[in-house]
Amino acid sequence: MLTEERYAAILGILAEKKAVTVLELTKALQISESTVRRDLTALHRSGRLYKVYGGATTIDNNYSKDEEDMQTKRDLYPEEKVAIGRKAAELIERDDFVYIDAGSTTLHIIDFLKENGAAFVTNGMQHAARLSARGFKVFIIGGAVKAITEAVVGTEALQSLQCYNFTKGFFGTNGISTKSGFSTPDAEEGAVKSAALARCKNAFVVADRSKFNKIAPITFADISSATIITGRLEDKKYLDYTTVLEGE
Amino acid sequence: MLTEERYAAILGILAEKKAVTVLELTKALQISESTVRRDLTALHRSGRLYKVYGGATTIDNNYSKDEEDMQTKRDLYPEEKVAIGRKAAELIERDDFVYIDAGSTTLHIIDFLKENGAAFVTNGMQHAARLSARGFKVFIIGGAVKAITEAVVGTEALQSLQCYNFTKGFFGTNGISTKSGFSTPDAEEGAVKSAALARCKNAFVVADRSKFNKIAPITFADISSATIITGRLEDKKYLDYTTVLEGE
DNA sequence: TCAAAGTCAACCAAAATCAGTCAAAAATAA
DNA sequence: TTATTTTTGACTGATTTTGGTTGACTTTGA
Repeated sequence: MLTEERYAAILGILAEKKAVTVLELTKALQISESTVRRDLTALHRSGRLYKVYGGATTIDNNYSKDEEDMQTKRDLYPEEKVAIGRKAAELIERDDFVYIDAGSTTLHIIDFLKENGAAFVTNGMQHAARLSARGFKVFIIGGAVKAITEAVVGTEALQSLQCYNFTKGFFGTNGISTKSGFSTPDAEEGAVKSAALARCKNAFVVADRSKFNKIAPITFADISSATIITGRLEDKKYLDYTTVLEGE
Repeated sequence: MLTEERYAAILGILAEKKAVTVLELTKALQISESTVRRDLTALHRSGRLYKVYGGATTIDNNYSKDEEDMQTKRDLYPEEKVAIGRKAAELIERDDFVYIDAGSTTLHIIDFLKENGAAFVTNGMQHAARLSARGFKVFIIGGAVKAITEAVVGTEALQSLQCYNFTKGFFGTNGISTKSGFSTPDAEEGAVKSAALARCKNAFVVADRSKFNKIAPITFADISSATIITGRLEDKKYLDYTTVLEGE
C-alpha cells in the first residue's frame, strides 16, 4: 500500500468519524502501530488533521468561527508558514507567558499549540478569537482596532503593554535586512511591535522567504534583538547577526 | 475513546438534558468517576459547561429558564432583536462616544449604524470586528477573553474602562426585574457591565421579551439606572420604575 | 445544631500511549 | 546481479492518562 493511499484512507475514515484512535487505524488498514503514528505525524505536520493523545481528530470542528478565509486569503507561502508555525509552537514551554503579534504568519502558530499551562497576550483580534476557541488562557490588549488587519494599536495599546512581562514573544515582519533590522509599513503597528518586543525576555520573528533583504518604512527592532524563525534560510549572512531557527 | 470524543459526548448529553450528574456520565460513557471529574473540570475551565456540586449544567440556564449558547441565542427572537437594534442605532447622534456591551442583542445595533462621526468602545470581540469592518472608529478594551461569549473581562478590563467618558452606552442583560434590577449569569461579565455603565452619561439596556421578570445570579445595575429598549412592552409596571423605549 | 451520606480534589500506581532507535524488509539505483 | 536508500515493524524508556483510594469538604435530614 502506497504512502499516499494510506494518507487518503486515514483522512477518509477521519472525515466520517471526526475522530479516530491509533488502534482503530491499525485494524482498519492492517498496518503496524508505528506506521500509523508516523502517518498521523506527517498529516498533522502538513496541517490535514489534529493529532491528539490516542489518535487524531479533524481540523475544522475545533474552530468556532468563520474567519478561516481571512487566513487563506493572505497566505503567500502557506506550506512554509505552516512549518514556521510548528517550529514556533515547539518553543513554547510549560507556564510560558507569551505575546503573539497580529499578522498572518503568527496565526499559524496557534494551530500547533499544545495545552501546557502557557498564557497568551495578543493584539490580534483573530488571534485572540482562535486562541480562545482552542481553550487557551488569553488576554487581548486594549486600544484602537485597525480596520484591515484587525490589529489593536494606539496609545492605549502601548500603555496596556507596559504591565506585562513576557517570557517569549512572536512577531511578524514585512522586511528583514542586516542594516535596517525588522521593518513594517505601518507606523502604529510598528510602535506596538516595538513596545511589545521590549517586554519580552526572548523575542522571535517569524518570516517566510519573501521577507529577507527587504526594507519597509518603519524599523521596529534591530536585527540582533530577535531570533528569526523561517522555513529554510537561503542567505547565510544573517547567521553573523542573529540566531536563525529553520522549520522543515 | 479519545479525550475529545468524551468531551463531545458529555456536551451532547448535557445539551439534551441541561444538567447531568457525575454518576450518570460514568454509566453513559463507561468511564471512571475520576475521569468524569477531570473532564468536567477541563470543560468548565474552557468555559463549555458549568461544574456544580454533583455534576454539571449548561452554561447559562442556571436561573433564567431556557437559555442556550451564543449561537442559538442569536436566533431566539431575531425579528424582535432586529427591531431593538434599529431603535438603539437611531439614538446615536453625531460625535457621540458610545460603549457597546458584548452580547447577541447589542450585536444587532451595529447593522443599523450610520456614519456620523461617532466613536465606539466595546468589550465584545465580534462587535469590534464588525464595527471595524463597517469602517467605524472603534476601540476594544483590554483584558482576559472569555471562551464562549468572546467578551473581554477581568481586572484589566475594569481598569481600561476608567479612562473613558461615554455619552451613551448599550448593554445586554439576562434578567430584568423591578426588585433585582438588571442581572446576568456571569460574575466577571457583570463586573464589566457595572463598571462600564458607571462611565455612561446615558445608559440603555436592550432586551427582548424573554428577559423580563427573570433574575440571573449577578445584578449589575439598578432598574432605574438605565433606559430599557425592547420590542413591545407587555408588563406595564416597569413604566413606574424607568423609561422604556419600544422598537418597530 | 449535629451526624450521616454524598461528593470532591489530590495523590499514587497501573495501564496506555508516545517518540526515538534499530535492524529487517522493500524499493530503487547502479 | 549487487549496492544504496527508503520504508516498515518491533522494541525501549519516557510521558500521559486512567481509575482506585484517601482524607477533606458539602449537602441532606433529623
